[in-house]
Order: sequence, then C-alpha cells, then structure tokens
Amino acid sequence: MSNRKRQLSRCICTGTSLDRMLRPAILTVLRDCRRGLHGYGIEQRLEEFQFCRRSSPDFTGLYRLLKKMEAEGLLRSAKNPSDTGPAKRIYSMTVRGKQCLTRWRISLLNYRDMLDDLLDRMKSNEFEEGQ
Amino acid sequence: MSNRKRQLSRCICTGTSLDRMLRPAILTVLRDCRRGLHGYGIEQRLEEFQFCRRSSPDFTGLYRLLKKMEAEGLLRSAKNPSDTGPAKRIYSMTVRGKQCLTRWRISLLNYRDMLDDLLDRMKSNEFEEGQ
DNA sequence: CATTACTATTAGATCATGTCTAATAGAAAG
DNA sequence: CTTTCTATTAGACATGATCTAATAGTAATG
Repeated sequence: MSNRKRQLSRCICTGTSLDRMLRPAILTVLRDCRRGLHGYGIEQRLEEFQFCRRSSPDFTGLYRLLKKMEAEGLLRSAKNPSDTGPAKRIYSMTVRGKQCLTRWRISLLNYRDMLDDLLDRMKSNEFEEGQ
Repeated sequence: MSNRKRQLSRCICTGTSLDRMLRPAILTVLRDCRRGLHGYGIEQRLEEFQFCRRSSPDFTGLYRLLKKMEAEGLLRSAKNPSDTGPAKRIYSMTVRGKQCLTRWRISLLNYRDMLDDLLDRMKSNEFEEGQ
C-alpha cells in the first residue's frame, strides 16, 4: 500500500537491480579453466569479480543458470565419477559458448557507452542541487 | 519469425537483458524539465538517450513505471485540466526524487567500475595457462 | 464524411533475472 | 557427536523488460 515510508537506503537507486553480469562472468571463468569446474568452484572464482564483492553470487540462481546455459548449448556438463562425496557436475564451455563470450564482450562495451551517455546527462544540470 | 533453436543473433549475449537505465533516465528528464511532462513527452525525450537508440523505450513499461515511482514518492502527478484531448497526467519530481537521482549517479558509477572489471577479465586470459 | 496518422494511456501475459528460505547429504575436523 | 565445509536442488516471490491488444480523442487528407 504505502510505499512512501520506504527509505532511501532501501531504494532501487542503491543499484540492487543492476547486476546482469552473471552469464558473461560464468563464461569467462570457464574459459580460463580448461578442465571445467563444478558450480561450487565457479562460485568461488566469481567471488574475485568486483561485481560480486558486495555480496556473494546467489548459489541457487547460479546452479539454475548453469543448467539453463547447458540447455542453450553454451555449456556442457558431466558427472564426476572418480570423486567420493556428493555428485559433482563438471561444467565446461562449448564452441558456441566461446562465440557467445565474444559477443558478450561487444555487448558490454556498447552497454558501457550507453552508461557513459546516461551518466553524462545525469550530471549536466547539477548546479540546481543546493541544500 | 519461427521458433527454431535460438541462434546467436537472438541470444542474450546480444545484450537484450541489460537495460536497467529507465528509472534514472526518467528522473534525469524530469529534472531538466521543470514544468513536468506527461508519459508520452517523457518517452520522446528518452529517445535522445543512447540506450534508447536501438529501440524506443517500451511505452507500456514506461507508464507503469511512472505510476510506481509516484507510489514510491519519487514523482508526483496531476491531471492537466486545460488541455483538450485525452487526459494527460503531468509528472514532476519530488524532493525525494532528486535525492534518488543523486544516489543513482553514485550507483551507476560503481556499476561502471564493476563493468570495467568484468571487461578486463573477459579479455585477459586468451592464452593457455599451466595447471 | 471516411480514413489514416498521431497523441495518449491502460491492461494482460510472458520471460529473464535475482534473491529468499529450506532441504538434502557426504566429508573433514574438533 | 557436533560443527563446518562442500555441493546441489526446489519453491516462492519480486523486479523489470517487452509483447499484444484495446481504447479514445485530435488533426489532416482525400
């Protein structure tokens, strides 16, 4: 009902809706790890990425995305038979996944241009911001 | 257009899921237009923004977002009584909307840093590494 | 007058993504 | 035996983007 009470600290302007980097980041991690990795390992690598610094990537979403990307033909997976312990599913990239990563880079470069354009427009009228 | 297996040209790596700029862009447009604007007018201004160049902003989503942002206290609106023609709803910013815009700028600057970090990692490792 | 284009808004549906809780289960360490 | 770490899955819900469709007045053209 009354959303008016919502504080700025919980507002979307804090950037909570922005992260859209998981797909290209997964592809990057797997490109740099030829032997493949299971979900848990991918998650650990992702923690080094700056966009994961404010909070670890959500593992539920990550595992689900891995399955989806496999269904899309970007990844392949195999059960790891030699391991003891719970079944791990080892993911690695397909050729199509590599093409996809290349395309992602172009898209993200374009995206950065759009972002710069917006940031430029946002600051252009700052003189009226007094207290 | 048929429902074939999704080609690279329709893959998400083209960047179709990236746009998350509508909220700060609306705030920017309204900041630069003191008298307020109705949805249709906002949409026309948005077309100048680079992130809208590849396609016009979706008007359904825009109108819905305007209502939502009003409910959140970022915008206020009033019916335009003097006009002939269909009822226009004139939106303008609240004080809170201005604070929100300021915060958005910080968030987007941080976001750009994350993007740069990811882009750097994407290009960094195209050779083989010893295990 | 009829048609078309433009202005202006709303509703419903679906999809992509993010995030929360919860559950399961083996292994290693104390 | 209990805790912690490793490893995965499921369900639910929220946000946001985008598609179709519908409505309705106004203005210009023929």
